[in-house]
Amino acid sequence: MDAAAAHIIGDTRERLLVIAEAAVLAKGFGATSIEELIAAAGITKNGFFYHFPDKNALALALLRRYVQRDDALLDDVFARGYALSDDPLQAFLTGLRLLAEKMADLPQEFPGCLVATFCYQERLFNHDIHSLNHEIVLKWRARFRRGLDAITAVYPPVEAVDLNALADMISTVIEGGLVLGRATKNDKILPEQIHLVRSYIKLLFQPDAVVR
Amino acid sequence: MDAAAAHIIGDTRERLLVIAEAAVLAKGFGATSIEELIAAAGITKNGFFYHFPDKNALALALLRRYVQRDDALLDDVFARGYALSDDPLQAFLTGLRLLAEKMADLPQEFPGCLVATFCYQERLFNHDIHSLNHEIVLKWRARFRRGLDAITAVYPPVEAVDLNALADMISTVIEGGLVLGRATKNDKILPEQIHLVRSYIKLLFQPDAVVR
DNA sequence: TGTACATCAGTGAACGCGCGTTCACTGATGTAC
DNA sequence: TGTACATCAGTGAACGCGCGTTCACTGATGTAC
Repeated sequence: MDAAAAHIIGDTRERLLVIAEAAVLAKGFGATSIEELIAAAGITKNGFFYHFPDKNALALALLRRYVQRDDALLDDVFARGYALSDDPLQAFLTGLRLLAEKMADLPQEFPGCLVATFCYQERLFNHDIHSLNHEIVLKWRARFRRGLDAITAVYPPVEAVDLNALADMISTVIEGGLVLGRATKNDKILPEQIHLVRSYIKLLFQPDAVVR
Repeated sequence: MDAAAAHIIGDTRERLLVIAEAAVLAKGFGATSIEELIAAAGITKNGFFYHFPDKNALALALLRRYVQRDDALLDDVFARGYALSDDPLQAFLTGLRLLAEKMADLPQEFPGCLVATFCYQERLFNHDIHSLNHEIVLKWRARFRRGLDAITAVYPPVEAVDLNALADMISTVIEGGLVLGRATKNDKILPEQIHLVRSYIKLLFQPDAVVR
């Protein structure tokens, strides 16, 4: 959603967050000024400071809002995966396929991840942001790890593998895919990369069924 | 290398680049001021503008310098891989293992990639930076693609796979691994992730030899 | 070898602008009794 | 129902600071003849 569309949102605070997220993903947090946000939102500077005590509070609110939507999206695709199959491997693979499909048609102009943005601008933020960022990554790990544990209970991996690292690989591939997608302005790269990590998990746990 | 160590570099321009790279990786380009760079380098503001016509020129010089070192590192590890084996798969896998080892003991305080930093701050830069960033990613793709082509000439993949996407996966995992490593302040993540993509390539092209 | 000039690698001071933040204030709505 | 007070969601003006950039100038080194 862009600044123009954000004008129809009644809640001023939410409107500020929508505008700010687009700006931060486009040019980074340090280069996003409060001035431009209030201009787009149509309020004065103190309107901003009414909603956020300072700029760091904006960053924190952005990250909290971001992770909430992200969680909902992941909940959704994997729930559908598990609904479609009782087999933990099939369910997980379906979840990944649905995730790749979602990522294939992101509506945003600058698809990107706030976690990545913020961790590449470390020195700008206070401790709250850093620890939330850390927490988010560990939450992703735990989420994917649960899926992998269910798989290993049924299918032994063909090669010894650290399951936490494998869980992280999904986050890794999403973060990396976003970077490559942005650098090349090619929105196919992210879904492609998710398909590849899906292919790896398939080979790792079910090498015999490889030709579908 | 930090600002203190940079003081012993005779070439002022190079010293500025060393200081600037550390600062940009720590807090982003927009938040890195010329003022702090010259303070660390021990020159005046016009000393800076003697070396760089404007701030964008600094970004371009940083990226050029970065990609040069990156190229040299990749040249090195893969050359050693090919020196150690005539088999294209073994050689490539060895290159990846050596790369993971290099990444395991990076001396930097904030290991990170300037390509990622810059593509998360798009709006700050002119066209030169964007096209160089794009070019770098395509160069990585071409490099890894050559290795994969040599492999497929000998080993058919067990599953149909887009070789450009697979080549990109190595860059993806490096970029993503850096993001996760920074977010969690854990420098083990990047080498782990490189090992995982290596494991995938092994399974994909040589599933029988999986138990080494 | 001397001299004139050019180039290199900067210095020092000033510029206007926009930044994040703060102060004192306000008009509309909600709540207690 | 009326009135007093509290809270919400801001306004308007000003703050000092540091930013990127520009101007005019300089002392040391290199080059031509």
